Amino acid sequence: MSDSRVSSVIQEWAYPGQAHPHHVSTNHLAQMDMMPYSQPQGPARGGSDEKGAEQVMGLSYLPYNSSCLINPPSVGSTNRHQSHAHTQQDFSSFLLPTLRAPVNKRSINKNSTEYRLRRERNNVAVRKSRDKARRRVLLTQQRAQELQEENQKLQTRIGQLTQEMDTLKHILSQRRMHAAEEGPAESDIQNQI
Amino acid sequence: MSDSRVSSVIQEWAYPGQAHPHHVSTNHLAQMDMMPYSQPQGPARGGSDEKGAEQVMGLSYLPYNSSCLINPPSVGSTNRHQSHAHTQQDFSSFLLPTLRAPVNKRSINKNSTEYRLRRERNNVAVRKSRDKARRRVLLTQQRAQELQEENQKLQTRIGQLTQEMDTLKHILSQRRMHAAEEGPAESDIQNQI
DNA sequence: AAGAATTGCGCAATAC
DNA sequence: GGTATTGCGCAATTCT
Repeated sequence: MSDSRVSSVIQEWAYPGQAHPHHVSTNHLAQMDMMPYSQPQGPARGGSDEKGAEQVMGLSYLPYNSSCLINPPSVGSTNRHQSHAHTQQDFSSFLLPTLRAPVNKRSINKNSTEYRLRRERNNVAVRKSRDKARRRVLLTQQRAQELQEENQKLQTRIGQLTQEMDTLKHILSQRRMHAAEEGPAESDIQNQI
Repeated sequence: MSDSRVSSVIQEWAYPGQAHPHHVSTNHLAQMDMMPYSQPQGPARGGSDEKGAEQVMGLSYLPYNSSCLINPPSVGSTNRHQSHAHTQQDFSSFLLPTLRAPVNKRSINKNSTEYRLRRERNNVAVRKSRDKARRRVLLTQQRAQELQEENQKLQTRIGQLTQEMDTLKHILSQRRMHAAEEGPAESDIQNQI
C-alpha cells in the first residue's frame, strides 16, 4: 500500500554501445504451482533457454540511487543469460565520462556472478510472490462467490421465517379474538412480542 | 486461462552491435488512476523522461516466430524515448549477415518509428489493463467484505426471527392447552404451520 | 546489514 | 490491423 517508489529513471548512456539488453526472456511454460521456485536451471523451466544480453547498463537517474555502469571487460559470462555477444561495446570507457550524468554512484557490473545471482534470486522471489498473489485473488473470488450463495440461502431462510411469523401472528390474533368473545383476560401476547 | 505462450527465446545475434537496450524506464510517480492512459508525454507521467536505447535487436528463436533484426541505419529516433544517443551502431549491416542464425523470419527494426509506436501503444494498453485488473481485484475484495458483513446481519436476523418463532409457538401451545381444558376443538395451528 | 517480498514497468507472445 | 492479457525479468523499495 505504500508505493512511494519514485519509479526508475533509467538513462541509456553508452553512446554507441549503449544498448543494454535486458529481456533475455526464457520459456516459462511450466506454471507449476507446486514447484518450490527453483532457479530456472539451464533449459529447465521452459525449454530452450534464454541468452543474450549483456547490456552496457542502465543507470537510474534518481537522487537516491542513480547507478552508472562500469561494464568492465569481464565478458566472461558464466550465466545462461548473456551467453554470447557483447564482444565489443566498452565505449563507456570513453563515452560515458562525457555523457554520463550522475557519475557518482555505485557501479553494478552486470556480468558479475554476484549480480546474476542476485537477479536470479529476485526472479525466483518475483515468481513466487506473483503466484501467491494469483492464488490470493482466486481465493478472494471464490470466497465472494460462496458468500454470495450463502447470502442467497440466508435471504430465503429469512423469507420463510418471516412468513411463518406472519402466519403465527395471524393465528394468535384470531385466537385472541375468540378468547375475547368468551372471556376478556390474559393479554400476554402483545407484551411478549 | 489459456496460456500457451511458449515463452520467448531471444537470441542476441548482432555480434558486435548486438546490445539492445531495453529498459529505458521512466519515472512513474503519478499513478493517476483518472488519467486516460495518454502516451507518456515527454516529462509527463514521471518527471524526467526516459531515453536511451536503441538496440540492435533481439530476435526470438521460436519455431513460429523467430525474428531477425535488420537494424537499418534509420537511426532517426523521433520518439521521446531514446532521445539522445544511438548516434552510430549499424554494425548489423555487415555483422549480422554472417552470424545471424534464423535468417528466415520477420525482421524487426527496433529503431523504427513504427516499432516504437507499437511498443508505446502496447505499453499504454498494458498500463490500462493492469489498472483495470487492480480495480477488479479491489472491487472483489470489497464485495467479499460487504457480503461478509451482510451475511453477519442476516445471520443475526435469522437468530431473532427464530427466537420470536419459538416464543410464538410456545405461546400458542400454552393457549392450546388452555383451550383444551375448556373445550377440545379447533386444532388448526398444527396444520397451518 | 542483508536477503526475501512487493510492485511498477516495458517487452514480447498471444488472445481477442 | 489493433487492443487486451499475461508471463517474464529488471530495478527500486519495502519488509523482516
